[in-house]
Amino acid sequence: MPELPEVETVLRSLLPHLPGRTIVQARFSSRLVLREDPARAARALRGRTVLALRRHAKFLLFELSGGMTLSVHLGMTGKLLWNAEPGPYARAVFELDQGRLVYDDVRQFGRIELDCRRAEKLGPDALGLAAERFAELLAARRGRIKPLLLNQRFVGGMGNIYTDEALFRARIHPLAAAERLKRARVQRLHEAMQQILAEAVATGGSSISDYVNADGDAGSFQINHQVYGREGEPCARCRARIRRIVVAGRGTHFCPRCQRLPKA
DNA sequence: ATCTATTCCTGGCTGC
DNA sequence: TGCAGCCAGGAATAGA
Repeated sequence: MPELPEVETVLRSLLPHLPGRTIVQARFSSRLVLREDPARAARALRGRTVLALRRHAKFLLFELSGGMTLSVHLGMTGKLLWNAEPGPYARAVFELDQGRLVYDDVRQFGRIELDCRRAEKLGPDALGLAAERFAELLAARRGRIKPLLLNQRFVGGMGNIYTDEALFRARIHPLAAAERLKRARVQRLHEAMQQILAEAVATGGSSISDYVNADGDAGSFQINHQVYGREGEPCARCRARIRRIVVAGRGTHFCPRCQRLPKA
């Protein structure tokens, strides 16, 4: 499941190929991924050059000539593959003057849009977010910390895996009340998030199911997961068994001994 | 504002 | 081996 580090890895793998390339033809075959008239979208894209490529939260943003921004969200199983042969789950194919970009997505939770309106509604990018800014944003919110970290309007880019890993590293219970976190804990959480995200980017992200970058390479950060997907295994820090509960509808993994819920 | 439940989707599991 | 049923979850949405 692509979160910030995976999207960043895809971005980096596309940077050597895309900027400067011109879209010769675009084809769309999923009304779920592209929720507008595919022929109209193809016409709007034809002839445009990719000027720049950037990321905000989990969105990849293609800045095109003529002032258009194409946004891609990979959802759960989306992949952008460079010079790949379109397979059975290819939902969009962009033929360029040199090369081809294939958007592949089994479950079709991903989205391709011809603007960046959705990305602009989000909070600041989690990677590189200043500690003071994080503390300010947090101070303005109430509620449990895990759903808050997953809320893209609060901070953009955290997903289920890295939220669980960051909370473990900061030794904060996923159900802890955000407004009751002491300054030192907020600081620790911020530091844990930055460390986790940076380490995951450095190792090409986590390949849980079949995530790969644009060149088809898997990431390796999953071997560093301390809690995610490790229910019942001993905690790396204290040997207590990792627990799994459901929070906000998501599988949530934590160490019941290291991550204590402060009593109300 | 925050919460839960529901919806979207399908490969890969589990269990019989 | 076959198959039904369930699971995973990012984000939008509805309703409490």
